[in-house]
Amino acid sequence: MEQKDLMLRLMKYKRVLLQFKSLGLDRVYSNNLGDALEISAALVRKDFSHFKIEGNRRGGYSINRVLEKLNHLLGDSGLQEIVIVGCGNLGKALLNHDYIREGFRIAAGFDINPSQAELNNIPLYPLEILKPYVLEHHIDVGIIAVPVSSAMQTAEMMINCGIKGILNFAPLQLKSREECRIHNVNIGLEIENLFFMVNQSEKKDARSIG
Amino acid sequence: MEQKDLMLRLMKYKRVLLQFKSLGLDRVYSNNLGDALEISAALVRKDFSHFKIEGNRRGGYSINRVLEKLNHLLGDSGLQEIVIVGCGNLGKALLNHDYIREGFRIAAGFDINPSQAELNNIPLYPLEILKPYVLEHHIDVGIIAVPVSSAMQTAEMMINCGIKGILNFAPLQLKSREECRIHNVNIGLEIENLFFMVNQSEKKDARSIG
DNA sequence: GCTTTAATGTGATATATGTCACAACAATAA
DNA sequence: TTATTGTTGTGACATATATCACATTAAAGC
Repeated sequence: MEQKDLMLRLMKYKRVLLQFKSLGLDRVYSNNLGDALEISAALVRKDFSHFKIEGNRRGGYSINRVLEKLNHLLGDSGLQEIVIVGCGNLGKALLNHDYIREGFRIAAGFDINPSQAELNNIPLYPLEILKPYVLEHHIDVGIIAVPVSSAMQTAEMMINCGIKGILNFAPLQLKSREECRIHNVNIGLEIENLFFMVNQSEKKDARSIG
Repeated sequence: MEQKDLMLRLMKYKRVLLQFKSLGLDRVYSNNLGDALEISAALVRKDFSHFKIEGNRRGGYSINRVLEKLNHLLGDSGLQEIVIVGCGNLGKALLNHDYIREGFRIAAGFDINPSQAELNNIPLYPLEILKPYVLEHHIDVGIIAVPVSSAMQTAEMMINCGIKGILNFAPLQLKSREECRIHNVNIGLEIENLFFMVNQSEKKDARSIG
């Protein structure tokens, strides 16, 4: 599992800390963060100590100091831009959401045949323009929101354009390659997984009653 | 990490095997599956051996036999039904997709104010009806596709209706409880994570050149 | 039947990951 | 100043997870 989980945790720390900060706090304890992420306080401290993020033996951690360190560790590369390929319902849903505060912005949407010129102030272009656009705007990351049937060739095309990271919502497992990291969000799998968990705990309940 | 990863792997095995089967194959080797899931062949064998799924020392595993065992392990509980709360763009995107072959079906959509009576042959109801509907149809799992602002109270309401598993698409971390398991799909986090990975490997490239 | 080949099955091992328990310490109160 | 309290920081430990290496074995070829 490499240290992917660690990095994900660091990002979660960041989000929670930003939330705390916006609530007016300026210090946290390891157990606050532990509660928020549903992990142990000790692990929070281990993580921080590993990256030389220091706290005060009595007063916990300074939120600002931790955020500084986290931003440094996580890149802190300003506002990044991404594109969305596929502007059906899912694409539209994504286009309608404002991700600015999450550190990135949807620069444009692409579709074989865009039904409109823009949405939520984001321009929609035909697919043919993807390559020049990506090159000109130095886009590194994109989202696949097309039907399964065209997902594979869409991925191919995006990689061909020089995109280096893809978030894929089509229900098939696209494989990462050297030149492009692909993360798959498989809704079906998630639901199946939930059913499994739920059935599990039902069985457990039944057992403890009987 | 409990053995959640293991179960996820089992589900992935199942999906890949179904795909292989639909391609006309009837046997696989551990390394086929390893490649497909991007894990080692040894791990595939360990997993199978752990659940007493046996293969043939020369000819690999019989797809049908493995699928039988997997179905048994994973519940194989027929076609399950779920509901979607929130019928905006995201909700509509989900409603438009056919999940039958993934083992479940969207029984109904709910919204404060549904814009239409049905979509893709799935009825849309006002939120007030959620509870009686869930009770009558014995719904165990639901999807949250509402805006952040109302996500928390939506979750509360769903749990109140007796729903035991939630897949949450709103960009905030909802916590699982004893009576309801919640999985969060945080698109922002995923994108941030991708940027991190991409930047990482760019740095690595630069280093190896310089 | 014997040999070769190509796969499984698994014990030994490495590594990663998280928990526990407690010493070290800063702040506060007495 | 001293005692007390509550939190960090971390070594020791436990556990989970995955890899390696290879003995074992079924099939195919000769």
